[in-house]
Amino acid sequence: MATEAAPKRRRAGRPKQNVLSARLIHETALRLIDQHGVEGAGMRAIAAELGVRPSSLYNHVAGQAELIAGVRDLVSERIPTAPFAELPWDAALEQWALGYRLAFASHPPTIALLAVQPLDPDSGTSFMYDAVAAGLVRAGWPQERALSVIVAFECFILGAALDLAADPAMLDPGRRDDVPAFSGAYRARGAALAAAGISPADDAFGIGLRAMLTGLRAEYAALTAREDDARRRS
Amino acid sequence: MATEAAPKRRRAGRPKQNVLSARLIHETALRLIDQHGVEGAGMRAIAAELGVRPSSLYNHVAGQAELIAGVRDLVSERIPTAPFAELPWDAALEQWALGYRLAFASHPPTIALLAVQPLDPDSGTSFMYDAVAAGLVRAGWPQERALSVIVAFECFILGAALDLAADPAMLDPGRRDDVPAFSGAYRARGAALAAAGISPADDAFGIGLRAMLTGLRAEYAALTAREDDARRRS
DNA sequence: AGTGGTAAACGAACGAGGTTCGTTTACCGG
DNA sequence: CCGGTAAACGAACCTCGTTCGTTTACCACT
Repeated sequence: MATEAAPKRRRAGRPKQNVLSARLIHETALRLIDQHGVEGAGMRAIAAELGVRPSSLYNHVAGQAELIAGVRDLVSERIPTAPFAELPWDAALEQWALGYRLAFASHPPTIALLAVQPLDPDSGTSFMYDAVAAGLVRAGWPQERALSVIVAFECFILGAALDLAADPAMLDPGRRDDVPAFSGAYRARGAALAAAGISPADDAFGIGLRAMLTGLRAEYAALTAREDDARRRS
Repeated sequence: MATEAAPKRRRAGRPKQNVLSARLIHETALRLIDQHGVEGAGMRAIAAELGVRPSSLYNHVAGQAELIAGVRDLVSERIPTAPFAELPWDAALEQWALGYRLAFASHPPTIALLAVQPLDPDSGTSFMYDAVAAGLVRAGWPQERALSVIVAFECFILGAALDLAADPAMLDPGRRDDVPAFSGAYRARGAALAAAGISPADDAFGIGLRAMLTGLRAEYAALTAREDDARRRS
């Protein structure tokens, strides 16, 4: 930490070499979020990290909302959608869920941001939905139902990602004797999972994912059966 | 608007009749959230609505975090858990999901709050989990798996509630031709649902809920089959 | 009846956050 | 050489949550 970080303050006026860029700001924000949580990644903190005055950020980013959207895109770009071109629809959905959750699991505090903020139509996230929708339709899902299946599935993934980011002790009933079934189940789960070396969040995610997939497979089977039926009748 | 709202400013000193209470503050906060969204329900706004100085709130509420927790409790108190005492476990889960989602659907902006903030161990929410856990265990679910089933199920419900609160046009791909499968599915869904009079969020919730329940029923069947098997062997 | 403690309101401030605006300087095209 | 645009600074502004001291009412105790 000797050579780096020229401590000389920059004087007013445009510097000979540009210091900032939208990309750099977004990446710095994501890094700060990872290190210090959402509240450690304000405009002033980002500026300080970049050795810059807060107002300079506004030359590259419209405001905090747009900044958050950029960070979210940065994260969701890393969700792989290749499986939909290679695997059966249900296996691809499973891989998508794993990748989706993992992408945000690496940056827990961003999940809360993603969940609320709307989707920028021009962002790369649309490509993800396109790949998923194409995979489902190609597999035989009716076009008008594909999106609802995606949204339903994503609801679960998003909830699981939030659960992952939440405090592990969030559900701890503590030492109270007025909720026996709850605290009994809590302790039993703790013991079983500790023995198996599985985290509570992973266990719940596994159960939910399995349930969701078998449920969708049943729905798919019913759909195609109905189609076959109609074809046979005609 | 003549008789009401005595416009006389209150002088310093304790008033003859107490003006505030924790309950009143929480209810006012919830009402303001419903009317103007989360950002319209700050400390100053609540105080103004109650005709009081912001600092007075702190005589009844520790701070904003506790206030939010109180509002969340207010909402989740309205989730009925009676079905678990009356119906089979899967039907009860379905009713729980419907009630859960409805409770927050009435106050969309609170969902984002609930999702992040941890659970206060002393809050009434624990009773909800107790009822659900008791219902599952009584139905035959292993005690150590009950909580994971609940969490998995809740992940989906929470995601669905968030989806409900989100902008309906959140997924609108707009007029772009580089994501054909996505925008095709989007338009097809729009047409189909408009004809049936179903909202996109409701449709996705229905599909996901059905899938989740059939998946869990399959899991339950496998569990009891294994139990029967073990009993037969012994 | 007086007296002290507690509690609930006010009012003024603090500090941190996002943001805006004017200024200064570098580059780029004519 | 000259003017416009863009990127940095620096000094504010505004809102927000929160804290602190003050004032006043009520209640319990002697």
